[in-house]
Amino acid sequence: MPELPEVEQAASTLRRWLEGAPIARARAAPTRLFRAGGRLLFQRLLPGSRLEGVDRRGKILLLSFAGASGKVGLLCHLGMTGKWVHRPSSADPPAHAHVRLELEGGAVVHYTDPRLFGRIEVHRDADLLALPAVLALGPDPLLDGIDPEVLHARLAKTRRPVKAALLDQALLAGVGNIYATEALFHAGIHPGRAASGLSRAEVARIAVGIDAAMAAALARPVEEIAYLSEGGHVGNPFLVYDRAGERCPRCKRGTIEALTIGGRTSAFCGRCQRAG
DNA sequence: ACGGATGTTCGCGC
DNA sequence: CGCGCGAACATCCG
Repeated sequence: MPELPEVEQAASTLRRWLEGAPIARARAAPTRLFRAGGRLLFQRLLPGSRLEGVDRRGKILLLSFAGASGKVGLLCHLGMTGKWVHRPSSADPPAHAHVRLELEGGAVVHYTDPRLFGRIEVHRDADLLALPAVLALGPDPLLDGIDPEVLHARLAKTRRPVKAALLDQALLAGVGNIYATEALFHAGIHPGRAASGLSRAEVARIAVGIDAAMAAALARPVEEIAYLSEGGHVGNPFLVYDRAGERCPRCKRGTIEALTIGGRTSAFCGRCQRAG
């Protein structure tokens, strides 16, 4: 569930579930989610506090809790399969629930993550926005917008294919494999093109493509956004991602092809997105 | 059953 | 030193 739009929706559902509700109990299994070792602090500091707000920077969630002993900050990255889910306390925990916040009144908010690529860290609340992981991020398309001139200048400095460069969180925060793929389709640019060889106009089209793909995702109902995690009963909402072999939805003549670039699969229309 | 999957990080080689 | 690449992390699904 993890690119910018999905993380933005996670932030919004966490606000709805947690705001104002005091935490009765916080539990976490000894997994690699707490790489930095904050598991015991998580269990000790959160009970008695309540959520003050949820922030998002790229794919990183930042939760602020206020309690009797001061403010506590949580950094949460969902990795590839991380997800926050809300359940009544009477229900069985969902599969792969490793962390949970039990609320006064009975509800439980679980963090599930089968592959455990996600990450949770406990910090002082005041430190959250100054954490190295946050400072390392490039502009967030939703919070900061994309300046095409700046993006063009940054892309000019790398020798990587444009598709690989767009996945660099220091270049743009929150763009992942799906939205990079969709943005390049919008822009009509082959994913294997050298980033440094793109014109200003082409980079401007990529910026528009990122905005358009993310706006389309954010406009969908929450439960449809992470379609891959919904058991397949929601259709693929993307134009080319995961559509290799299908007809191009734009030109109706090309076929969607797949190529591995920078270790990740890229889907593109061989007719609309030429290798140049 | 084999291969690939929304992400990040580490080690290696140039 | 810095960049780019492949592997590793752990599990599920088709």
